[in-house]
Amino acid sequence: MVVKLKDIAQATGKSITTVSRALNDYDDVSAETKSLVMRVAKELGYTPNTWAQRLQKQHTETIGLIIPTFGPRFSDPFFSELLAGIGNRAAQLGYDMLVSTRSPGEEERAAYQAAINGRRVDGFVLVRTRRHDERISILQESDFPFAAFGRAEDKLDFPFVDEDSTYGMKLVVEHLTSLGHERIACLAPPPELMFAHYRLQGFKEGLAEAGLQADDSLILVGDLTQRGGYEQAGKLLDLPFPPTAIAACNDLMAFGAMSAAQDRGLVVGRDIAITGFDDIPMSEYAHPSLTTLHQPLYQIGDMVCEMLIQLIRGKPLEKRYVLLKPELMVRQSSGLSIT
Amino acid sequence: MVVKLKDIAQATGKSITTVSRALNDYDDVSAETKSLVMRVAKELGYTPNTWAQRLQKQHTETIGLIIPTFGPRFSDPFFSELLAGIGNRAAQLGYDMLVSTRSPGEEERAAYQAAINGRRVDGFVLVRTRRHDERISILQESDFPFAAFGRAEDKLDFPFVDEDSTYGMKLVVEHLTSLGHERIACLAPPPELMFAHYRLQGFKEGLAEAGLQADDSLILVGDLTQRGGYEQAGKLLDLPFPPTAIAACNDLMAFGAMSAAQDRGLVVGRDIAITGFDDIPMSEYAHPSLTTLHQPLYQIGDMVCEMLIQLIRGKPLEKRYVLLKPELMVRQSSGLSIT
DNA sequence: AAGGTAATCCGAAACGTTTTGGAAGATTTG
DNA sequence: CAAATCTTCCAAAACGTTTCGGATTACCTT
Repeated sequence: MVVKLKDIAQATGKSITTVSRALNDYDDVSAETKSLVMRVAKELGYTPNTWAQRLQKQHTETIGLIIPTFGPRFSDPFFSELLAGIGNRAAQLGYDMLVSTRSPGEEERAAYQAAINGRRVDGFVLVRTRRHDERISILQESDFPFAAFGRAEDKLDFPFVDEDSTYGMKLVVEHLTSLGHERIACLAPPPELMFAHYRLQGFKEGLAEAGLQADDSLILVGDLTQRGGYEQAGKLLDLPFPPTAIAACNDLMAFGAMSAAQDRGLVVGRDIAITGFDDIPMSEYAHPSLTTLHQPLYQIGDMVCEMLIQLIRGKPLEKRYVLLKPELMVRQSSGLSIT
Repeated sequence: MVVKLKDIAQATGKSITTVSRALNDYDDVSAETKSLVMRVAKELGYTPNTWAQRLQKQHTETIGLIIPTFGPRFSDPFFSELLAGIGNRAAQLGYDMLVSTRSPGEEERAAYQAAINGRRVDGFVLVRTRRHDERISILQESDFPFAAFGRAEDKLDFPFVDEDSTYGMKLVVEHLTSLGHERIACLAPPPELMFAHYRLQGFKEGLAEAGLQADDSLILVGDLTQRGGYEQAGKLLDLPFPPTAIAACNDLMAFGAMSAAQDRGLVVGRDIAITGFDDIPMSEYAHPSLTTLHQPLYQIGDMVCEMLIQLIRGKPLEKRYVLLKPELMVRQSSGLSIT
């Protein structure tokens, strides 16, 4: 049988109220009663019933995270790293984390609604923001706390952490052009994603600043997976006049592109330059190692989680908007110069 | 204001009881009342308060997963893949998943106890079993449902899914010896982990079957990370009489070992053979691609989650013990023959 | 010695749901 | 036509906790 307040009350001869207050360290309970109650509670192995507690106090000490997946999986190292940051910070602050995956659409909307109305979680971490993100409107309309990783196009005001993707892609293009590349392709993310917009913009601005013409036939959209990168890079490489460099908008697609190039007998870093974005742990250890932009995903998760919990607790935010500068990690896959 | 049963009752002129029963499709409610209630509920945007529901019915529709981490992170692709499998199956069966990380020890024990007593979750998925696993005894003593990925040394009876690591490592050693290797090192996992035992056993049996002597100085324990693999492989390679092959007990350490070898100017797959275990998605795309043992982690997560939910629902298990055979994926890193 | 204050305690209500154990009315049965 | 059976409904209790608003006792003040 599970021990409840009533059992402790019986064992100590006190009332349920007093036991409850003793355990919660109220100051209208005498020191002796407190220690008695504490002792007995420990002896009996009492742990409060979470649901009863949560029904009574109106909060849950749980944050929610719904990962938007198109396929059925969320094994993307990108999310794992982020999740690690969020999860550990949440645990440290005494919060649980409720994780699930939904593909964007009706189902996803319903999941948010249910969690909000059912008071399942105290707030949400929103990841991978979209250009017109209905999740944001849902949450804002219900006045539900959330913090996002990523910005949104609509002029909505909400707390976020994001990396300056535009700046990052400009760095990449600058790096590639400085190596002599003029025919640079881009493996872009699905356009509804907000960061697709920023990264593509950076790519184009970078080309413009180098005095190069953007060639739309060299910008292909991939689904952010290795497979997607492999397929789209294949198309680029099979062009009659293929690019000499491919700037992928995430590392996974870059890896796919490397494979596509290697399958065609090209040596990456010599015959073709390939770059990524994210700097997932793998990138450094791939061969050739991947030139990419470092995003501190673990820290981003940590920050956005902390922001959310501050928000939930009604405390003022130190910074409501955080924009980080990605750092260019020059490694082997971009080659040192074009021959 | 959040809509509750009472509001629907008021709006329809029915009692709270009837509304509740209508929504739960009891058959002592007339068809018209049912549809009326349903309609009004939808109009008002009703969603049940999860905590009240769970307090009343005595279950939570949530499964728990506490990832044992030594460091502060769980970004290991191994766990992500597994998590994906568990999470998606859970969602499909209508369950939530509560995820957190604890390092083994007092904290971890407390987390399990709190979840059990507080009836936070209906059951647990146990991952990365240890030789004498106190988590198992805690759960069994409380009669709490759980299913594990991995076996345990103590003769305890519990449902599990596991891969036959011994068999797997034997395959690897057989592969390496058939290529002519005689001086084979092993990057072993921390010995308290159950699979460390099985993999090491397989390694030794494999050597014995090939008529080779196991050399204990060639068996080094690593912490399953790339960094750990890098460091330990470095020690092996700097030996006066270094091994010609390194069989790592997971892919991450194998990647670390590849880097260590490459840093020393060796060509992996020609000058040295390196193998892994797990076949995380990265392995196929690394260069050289990694010879490793394929574990269907996503499916394992899926299976173990399904077992757990069957258990929770009190349904009989189709199979209580599942032992999978890993498949050897021969790729470039082991080379085709030793020259 | 009466009035005031401080220190402890506790009964009862509340959180929102499900379930128990009928009750009322309509319909069928003998 | 009375009795039995269905159908449809609902009041109240329960789940385990927290909190509101006192109640009791002991101790000071004057």
